[in-house]
Amino acid sequence: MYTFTEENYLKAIHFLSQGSEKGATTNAIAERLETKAASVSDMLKKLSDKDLLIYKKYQGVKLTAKGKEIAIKTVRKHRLWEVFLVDKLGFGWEEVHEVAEQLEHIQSVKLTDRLDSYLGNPKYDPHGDPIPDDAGNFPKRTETTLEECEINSEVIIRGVKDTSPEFLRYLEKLGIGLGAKLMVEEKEEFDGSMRVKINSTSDTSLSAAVCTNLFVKQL
Amino acid sequence: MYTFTEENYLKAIHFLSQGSEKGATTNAIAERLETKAASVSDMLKKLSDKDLLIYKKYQGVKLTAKGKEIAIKTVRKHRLWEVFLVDKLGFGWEEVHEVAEQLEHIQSVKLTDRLDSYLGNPKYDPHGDPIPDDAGNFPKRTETTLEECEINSEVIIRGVKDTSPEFLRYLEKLGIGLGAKLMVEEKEEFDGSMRVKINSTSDTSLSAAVCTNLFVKQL
DNA sequence: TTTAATATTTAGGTTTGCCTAAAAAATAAT
DNA sequence: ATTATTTTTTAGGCAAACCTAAATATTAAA
Ligand SMILES: [Mn+2]
Ligand SMILES: [Mn+2]
Ligand SMILES: [Mn+2]
Ligand SMILES: [Mn+2]
Repeated sequence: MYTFTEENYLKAIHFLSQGSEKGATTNAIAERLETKAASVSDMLKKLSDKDLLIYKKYQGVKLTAKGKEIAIKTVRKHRLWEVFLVDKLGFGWEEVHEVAEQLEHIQSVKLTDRLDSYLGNPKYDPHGDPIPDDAGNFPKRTETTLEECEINSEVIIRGVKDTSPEFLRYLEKLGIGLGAKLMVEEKEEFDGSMRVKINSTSDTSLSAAVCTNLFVKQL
Repeated sequence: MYTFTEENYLKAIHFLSQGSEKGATTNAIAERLETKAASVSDMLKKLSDKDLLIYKKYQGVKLTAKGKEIAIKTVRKHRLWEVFLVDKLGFGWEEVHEVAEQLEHIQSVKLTDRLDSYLGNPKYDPHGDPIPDDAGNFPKRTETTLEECEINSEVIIRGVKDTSPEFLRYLEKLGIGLGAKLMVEEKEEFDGSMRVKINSTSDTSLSAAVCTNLFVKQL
């Protein structure tokens, strides 16, 4: 029905529109898809002709209902496959994104739905991102990052904002995964770093770059 | 590494070269891939430039070692995914081919190998076709078809030559699946049809079209 | 407000994979 | 051995998705 490229564009635009009212800009889309702005302009025209998004020159773009639906279905598939790779095939959470980028384009509603129930209808993917159900509904994240937490607060890791293999491997090395318990012991004004106790054992300093990319739930 | 199209061409040529010494012809490839002969000529030139096959104008084509390797790896993925869909997700054997045609192009050696062991290193796919191991080795079929069997011989269904949904659904209706036991009771010279007893119960007449498409093992 | 910087679009071109129509080669029939 | 038929290739073109370079809009700075 839709090409890989179209689905990737819609997914990128959906992501970039989260929160912001103005929609996604050409440059932002180009950067996210690792392509050039000129190519994006081309594609926006085509997607607009297919009524998947609203495009007025020099303004940003916003997805139509149809465009949004396709984007969310693709996200659903992506995250379900990530769960499959981790839960069933024993992949690490830093290895799954690349493969899921391919698997998310497989077209078979039956496959997606069967996979969903085979996995036990998971609500979150290995990075803590919510998985849309077959109707496209899924919860908005409670966007608290570790950075925002006060001294002496205890938190549970619920997700990662940056899902790059580099970041995930570093977290692995620190012993920080989904569900890990963190105790904020000190906040350094100078560089935004935080001293935390991980799972009641090791004591570590986390840079601001790390703290801003960890979603947590206050205990 | 290789495009979907390239993999599909190599797979088709590999299939068409089974048995025949002369390699695959342009028209045969076009028919199998549901494309036009002119397009095939185009592509053969490109694949030849990439040393994936040997192409001399107006002669047929034969895969090089490299081309054969890619073809077999694609077949391996295709058949493993078919097993996954049937064994784990409960698909019918007539539904899996179409989806496997997409999944076979996912590029991740780790995924393929993990899937293989997750499935218990199956030797045959849901249609009885042998699955290449990770080195590309797999047994040649013992190509006995039901048609060749004598009266009073007892056989076990081991595979299907035609894997179209139409044929598979018809077999399903007849109660014939992999492992079914057939007893040849009569052979009709006139139209090549055979009267058989299926699993020691029902008595049915199978047309020649059915008999030539069933691989069996003599008991 | 005029100028400078940045963002976006247009123009023109490439590659991949496909098509139809026409030419050429190979094979079959007379 | 010609002639007819079939198979295959070539020629010319098209759509998707990308590119660079140049033009135009928008936004920020002076
Ligand atoms: Mn991912
Ligand atoms: Mn994820
Ligand atoms: Mn198949
Ligand atoms: Mn099969």
